[in-house]
Amino acid sequence: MSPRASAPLTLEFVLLGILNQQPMHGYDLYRQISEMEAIPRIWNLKQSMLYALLDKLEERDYLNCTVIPGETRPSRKQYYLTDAGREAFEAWRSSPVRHGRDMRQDFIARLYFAGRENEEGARSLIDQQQKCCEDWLTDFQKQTEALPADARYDRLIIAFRYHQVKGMLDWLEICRQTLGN
Amino acid sequence: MSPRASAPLTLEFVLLGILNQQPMHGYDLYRQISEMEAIPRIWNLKQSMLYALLDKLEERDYLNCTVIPGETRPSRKQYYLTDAGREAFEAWRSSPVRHGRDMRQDFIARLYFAGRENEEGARSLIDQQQKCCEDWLTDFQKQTEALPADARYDRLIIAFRYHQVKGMLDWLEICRQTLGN
DNA sequence: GGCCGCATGTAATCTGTTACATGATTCT
DNA sequence: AGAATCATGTAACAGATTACATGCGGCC
Repeated sequence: MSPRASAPLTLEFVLLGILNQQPMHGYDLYRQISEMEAIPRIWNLKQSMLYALLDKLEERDYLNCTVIPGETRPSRKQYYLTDAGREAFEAWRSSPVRHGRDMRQDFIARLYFAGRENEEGARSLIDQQQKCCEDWLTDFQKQTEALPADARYDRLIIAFRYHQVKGMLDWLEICRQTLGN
Repeated sequence: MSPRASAPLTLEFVLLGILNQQPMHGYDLYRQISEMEAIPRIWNLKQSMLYALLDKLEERDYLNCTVIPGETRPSRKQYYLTDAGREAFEAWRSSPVRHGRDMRQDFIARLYFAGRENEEGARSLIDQQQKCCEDWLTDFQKQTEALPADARYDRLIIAFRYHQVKGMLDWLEICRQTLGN
């Protein structure tokens, strides 16, 4: 299977977000994730893959764990966020995405966790992202103006992005209304 | 660096498209590509990577080559499309993409080559893609209606895609006008 | 002599992902 | 006894990407 585009590390932060709410060991985390709808549909996460991700997050010092020896069961590793992990997660959750292509999954995940904490966080995130989108739009306009008159396809490419971002702005307005009441 | 999402194989078809216009050997192809704007910006293709792709396409019987021994220079492998390759490329170029996420790069590449051949091809492609987008929209509506009333985030996710596809439809209209005159 | 252009490739690497392994316990 | 649950992990694979190798000839 083709590897997921790992640039935004969305899944990693989602894991941090879940463990931030409640520390858990891998097996439990896997069961909880499997019972959700969004994550299995989007990421198709295998059990051993989850353990690999937890290892990776531990190596990067975002997670730490206390080994709880099981008397009758195999011993569990209870994962919880380090200070660095919490810091990274907070930064992720409260900041907008820098590329339009990250809106589809990464921003929505951020919004989910931002809104879960407090309503003001979600509103702030939406405001910031709206500002970004508007910046992108003006940037596209400048790029178009700088183009020679006969560059039809380059124009179309920029126009595509322009309309995508337009759609994002409309959608952000809906987000504001949905989370506002 | 993160591997490109290989699902749509856009780059491979672009190579086929270039070689379909004019058979070439790898070194020339690499130089031509390097002088373009779009491809280096999007794909960051290294020379040895291009040779690997050409090998792959040859293994899949989309390309064939005649070895031209150089008297003073190293011998070159002149690549040209096989019947299967031409067939696959034509099918790619004249059919719409099935997922919204493939519009950004894959569809635009298809449109580029479709419009390069003849204007009617581009128009047909746009029409087909428009139909697809409209189908996606009705599909989103059905999905939203099937959702429980309290599933706010699931609703937002679908709404996001809805607005993206809306933007695509607007853009397709511009494509039609741009390529129409 | 030393460097650049031509032209192709091989070998290693990195990284995500899957298949499989372990081993004890409890349920049927 | 056999299957399922609990809980973690190892080892291998696959595929993309990079670093490096080769070797000749012409140019400065």
